[in-house]
Amino acid sequence: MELSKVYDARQVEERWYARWLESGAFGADPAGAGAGRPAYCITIPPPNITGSLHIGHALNSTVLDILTRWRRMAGDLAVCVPGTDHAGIATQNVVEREIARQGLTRHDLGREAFVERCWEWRREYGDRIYLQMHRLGCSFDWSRARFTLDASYVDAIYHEFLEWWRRGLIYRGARVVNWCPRCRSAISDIEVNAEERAGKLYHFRYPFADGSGHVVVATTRPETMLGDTAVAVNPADERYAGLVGKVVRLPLAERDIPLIADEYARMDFGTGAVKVTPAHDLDDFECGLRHALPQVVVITEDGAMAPAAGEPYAGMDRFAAREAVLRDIAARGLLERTEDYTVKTPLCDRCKSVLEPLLSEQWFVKQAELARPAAEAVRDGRIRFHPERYAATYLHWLDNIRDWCISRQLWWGHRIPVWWTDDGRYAAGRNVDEAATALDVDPASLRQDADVLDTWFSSALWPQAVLGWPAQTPDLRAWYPTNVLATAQEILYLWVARMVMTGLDFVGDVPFRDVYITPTVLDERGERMSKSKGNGVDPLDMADRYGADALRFALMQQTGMNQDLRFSEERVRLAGAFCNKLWNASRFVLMSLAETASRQGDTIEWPVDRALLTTPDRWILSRLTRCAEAVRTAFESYRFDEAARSLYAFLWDDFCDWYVELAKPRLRSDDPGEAGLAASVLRVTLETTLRLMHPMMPHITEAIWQALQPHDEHAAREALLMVQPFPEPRPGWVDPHAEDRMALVIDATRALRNLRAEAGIPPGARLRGAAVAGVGSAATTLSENTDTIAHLARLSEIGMRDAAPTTDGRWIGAPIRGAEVFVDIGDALDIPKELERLARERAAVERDIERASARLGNPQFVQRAPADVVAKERANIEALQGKRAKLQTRAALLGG
RNA sequence: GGGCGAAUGGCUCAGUGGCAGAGCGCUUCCCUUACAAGGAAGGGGUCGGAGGUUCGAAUCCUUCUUCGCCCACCA
Repeated sequence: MELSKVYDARQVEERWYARWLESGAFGADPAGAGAGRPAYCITIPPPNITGSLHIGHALNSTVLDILTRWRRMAGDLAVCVPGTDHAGIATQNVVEREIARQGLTRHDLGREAFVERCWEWRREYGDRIYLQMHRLGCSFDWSRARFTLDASYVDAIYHEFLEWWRRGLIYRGARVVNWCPRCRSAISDIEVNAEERAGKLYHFRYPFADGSGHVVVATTRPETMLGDTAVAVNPADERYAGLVGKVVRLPLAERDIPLIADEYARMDFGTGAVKVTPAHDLDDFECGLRHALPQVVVITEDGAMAPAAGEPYAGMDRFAAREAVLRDIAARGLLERTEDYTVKTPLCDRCKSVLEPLLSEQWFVKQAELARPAAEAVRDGRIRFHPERYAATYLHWLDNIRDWCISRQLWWGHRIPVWWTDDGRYAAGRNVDEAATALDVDPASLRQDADVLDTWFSSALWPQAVLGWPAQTPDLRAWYPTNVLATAQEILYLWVARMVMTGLDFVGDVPFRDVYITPTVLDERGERMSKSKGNGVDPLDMADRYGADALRFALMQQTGMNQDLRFSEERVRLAGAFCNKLWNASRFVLMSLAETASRQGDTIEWPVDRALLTTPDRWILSRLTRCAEAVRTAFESYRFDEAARSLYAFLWDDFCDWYVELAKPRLRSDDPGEAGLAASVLRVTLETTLRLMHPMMPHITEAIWQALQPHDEHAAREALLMVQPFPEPRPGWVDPHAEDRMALVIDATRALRNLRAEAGIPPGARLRGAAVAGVGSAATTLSENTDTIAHLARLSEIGMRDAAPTTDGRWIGAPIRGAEVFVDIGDALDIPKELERLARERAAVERDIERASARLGNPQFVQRAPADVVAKERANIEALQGKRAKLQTRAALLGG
């Protein structure tokens, strides 16, 4: 079958993806495990149902697909399980935005109707990201796709909640939590992004109640002063030695509050006195507990001032109240001073609103007991991070972990399975009846907790839950622990650490053995991509313009152990050129196979007798073997950039630039055996290369592979490249001798091309005497390859000489290692110019000789450097001296 | 305030102790029947600064500068 002249990525990609899907080759049967086939499993980081594929997904999916395709070809029972996440806040936000266009809020709809709207969203858009992954060529097992609100998944979450509940790990507590007034929900500590903003630090005078003066406190959030219930100073602070215990008259609120001593107050900041607002600051909250201070809530859940703020502030927006408080304090002459100050402003990770620390009742999970084993698994190497440095980050977090706030005041998500009585008692259960039994009340009298669970509470179970846990399914038995988790560093804590906790705690083993942290994709200027900046790159657009394989390859060229990666469209274009190169090289091979077959009726079958192979044959097979080794090593160590580099260099430089060119005259040879042999080596090299490249560039390699097969186009599953064996190590193909010989041929060719270019000789010009000369093994190698060199150097013919010409000056020449090349350019020789060139070259050689002899002249070097390094240097200087001698002889001959 | 990255030719990046590499861009030549998304030949870097270790440093150590990321309860 023939390949079209122009490589049409889109058509090829659509066609072969459809064929793969049809073949069922993405799936795997767990029954195959244990029968000598190692199991290999990856679960994808489930994208939000709100999202469409962005460039980060494209990179991640490509990595997962490469690993899966590689292990599948290597013979593992490999499967990559996809899925999506309900993404509580994110989804609720988009649905709220959608209904807002009809002028509705979620409260207008009511909880049930609103949740139904979310489900509608999920049904409509929830799987669209799968189709986008299809476009990239992902060989995920779509039949196993899971969603975090699937009935069976909900089962897993109840199991998790109730088990932790039973063990007393889940508790309810009043805490100051980070509250998003826009989302109207608590969020966990790690969903907070602090941003430094220019702000002010205000110094207020708080008068003593007895009129004996005042104390000065500083604040960046003046409106919170309405909730102050104390002023604290450090007990060691001599400035306040006699003042502790005095009563302060809180301005505006006109409440009396105590001046207390607490080590939390820092002596080196401001005046050393700090206002304490237990309901609106985490530290103040803890300080308040120590001193049994009242907690006055002055800001509500929607960011307005609460009734306790008093008139005229109650009901004002928090930022308006800030201005009002400032004005009123200043009016009373209590504003001592205002200074510019960089304020660390906590922002909501989801909606970027300024968060408000707020006192509220939430559900928490105790972390200490769960964190310890999760840290241990990394310390003892059961889980390995790639790059390794992330292990330290992970451990640092786990070693300093705080309890996890798991309740969210949202409607979309897993509702917390706790039921309340009217008088404030509660119990957890799989359903209301279980809770009623536990509380010994009538189920009809119970109300379910209004909150839902943090999204990460469900994704924490991902690897085991998608494999069927808590049921002991064949999938779970075959594929747990999974092999690799590949994800972005931003969810290292949010997700990765939590999965390790639940895996160890519930399944009794780590959820994955390797964690590969992918680089963050930045835009061309090195800035983070974001919707608001509008600098995002649409991977589907890239795939449509340059091909999915080109996008994959371009991304992988930059995906190593880096922290981030600058996306470059130019690279994608160039990867497209690489695809084109592969396509055309393959067309050449196909054409050659067809021609040799027609001439001799049959192509020489592989394997052929190694003794028949020429130096270039052995060379290309040797290079191919080294490339295969490099690719395998690269995949094993998540160095996709190295794999890409090796493949690129092998295909383009070794195969196309040298081997194919070397093969051309042989294919035209009068000896059909010679032509058949060359065609056969071309074929086996290309086939092996295709198998090596397939995980990275699946579509184009499959298309070419199929074209190489002598069958009709309705390929059976077994005939697909995607299930062919990945190239095995073949130490027998490595041939250093052939590589040496080819290196000499290449050197000679390059030197001749260079001479030709410098002398301005047109290609193919009939020259009376292009020649090579050499001694010893070089002479043998060169003499066996004069035709080859002539062809490569585009010279009509090349002679072999014993030595440099000594009588006729109309030659130009260049020394190469152990040999010399010449071109007779007759009268065209410009002697002064040639002498100049020789002098230039000689100067360069002299410089090298000088450097080398300086080294060898250093007794320390000779004494202490390893013997092979010294020997190499000696050989080097000898070669250089030989080169110098030849240059001198040439110059002398020309009268220089 | 801590921790971690990055700094290599005009650009984007490889390179973990032994003579500085690739791709793109640039210069010159070539549409040679696989490929002009191509081929050939070139030019181009005192490897961010300063110290140190070593026979030898882009590479190891110290320190500084610039940029980025993560973490942290300092009004």
